[in-house]
Amino acid sequence: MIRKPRGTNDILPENIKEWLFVENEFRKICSEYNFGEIRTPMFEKTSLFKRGVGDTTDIVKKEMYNVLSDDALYKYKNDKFKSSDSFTLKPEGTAPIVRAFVENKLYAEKQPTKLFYITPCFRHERPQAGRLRQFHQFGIETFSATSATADAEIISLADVFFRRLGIDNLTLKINSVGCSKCREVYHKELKKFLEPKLDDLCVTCNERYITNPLRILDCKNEKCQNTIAEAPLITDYLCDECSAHFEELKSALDIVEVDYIVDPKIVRGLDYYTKTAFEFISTDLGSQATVCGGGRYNGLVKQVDGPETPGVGFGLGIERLLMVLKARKFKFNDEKTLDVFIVTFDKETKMKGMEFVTKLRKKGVAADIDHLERSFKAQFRYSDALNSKYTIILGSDEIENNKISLKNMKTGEQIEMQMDNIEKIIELVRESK
RNA sequence: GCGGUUGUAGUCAAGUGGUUAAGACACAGGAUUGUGACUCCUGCAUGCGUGGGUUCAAAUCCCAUCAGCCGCCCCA
Repeated sequence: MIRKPRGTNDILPENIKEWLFVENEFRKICSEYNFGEIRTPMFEKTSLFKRGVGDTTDIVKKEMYNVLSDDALYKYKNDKFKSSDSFTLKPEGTAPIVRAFVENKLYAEKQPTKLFYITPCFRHERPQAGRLRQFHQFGIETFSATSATADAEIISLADVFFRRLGIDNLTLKINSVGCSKCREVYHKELKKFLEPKLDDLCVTCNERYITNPLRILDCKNEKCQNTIAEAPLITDYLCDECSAHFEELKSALDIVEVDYIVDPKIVRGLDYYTKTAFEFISTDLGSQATVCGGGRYNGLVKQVDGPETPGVGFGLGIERLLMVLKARKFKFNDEKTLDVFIVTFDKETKMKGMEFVTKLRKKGVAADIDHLERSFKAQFRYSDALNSKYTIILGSDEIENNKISLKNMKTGEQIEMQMDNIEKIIELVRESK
């Protein structure tokens, strides 16, 4: 048997309603917050992510699905291969949106540009519950707004979205990771603090000391946590501008009535974040606890060859969202979908049934008929199993009299009526909705 | 990428070296000729994730491999 690739999922008809539901809710709220939908390709030039997400990040270093383009293969033969000639299945949503913003010169339109997207993402990781190789994200991005009210707006959107779905047990953690200026100062201070304590830190933290000292702050190792308890915090080293922005954000969140806790230790794994960083954490999810994460990225547009333009956004994991909803026993609408099922007896009545079912469908009635040569009784049982509102019996008696028998499956009431009285059926179906 | 753990039908499972692989749910058919739900009856794994090996004998032991789950790493 050929199996699906590891870490991917089929979404079957019985689950699709959950997806459609959250997608619709997300589209709705984005429209209310005045964000417009954007769709970008499933793959991009590899160089976009190397430059946008950051060459040193885990995502770029070891989790991307790269594929050589035809052009690259040709050039490779001619010994002219460049990394920009390979493609990568998008590992995250923001860099492609930024690319589209720049390439389509959206910065020249009225500002700010407020975009949202729904997209699959691909990362080559070891799968776990809540962590897949193909997963799906909702995301939004606001470009050209420097004000912290823009940060508060997207956080509010996520907050209201969750609450509408009845999720009120998430923790919102916010932090400011500063700009390149204050980060540089902070890095030095942090390294100075950690240097004499390296022996007390775990192996990975010692590696992180060299590659990305910020990450040591959210190590889960207890010994490391004790060691760094007194470590300097980024929030104490923010420059005036970043500090003012962070204060503005907190006031704005208070105004829009979003609860948060400041956690100076949250760090984001993508290089492009500046100033605001935040995540919504769930306790229903095990170790993959972040349902939604995002922040500000004031240098990214420039980094991707656009004009210097600030941005803020978030990514929201759809699979994780659905896991939370299931953990909270969320009731998805399970309305009857079939209005009418038609029961027939033999070749002749079946053909008449086909004619009739098509007439109903043309009028917008959800109708179906047996294709498995089932017995009369089995057809009835099937109609019941489908949860159909009405069952129509079409036998030789009915055909002879140009009539049908129509049974209401809920009340058991059965009536006879003229076969061409489709309008009456439509009326009955509408009534029972 | 690292460590741990699990893998018997569509689903949940019993079986831990011996002959025909329990049971439940689901599914399909039937209970006197054209009426569903309840009830009753019948059917449904030459097969135990896959491939090797040990043995007279393997779902059971060993090795490899694949997949799921948990933790780490990382992140949505």
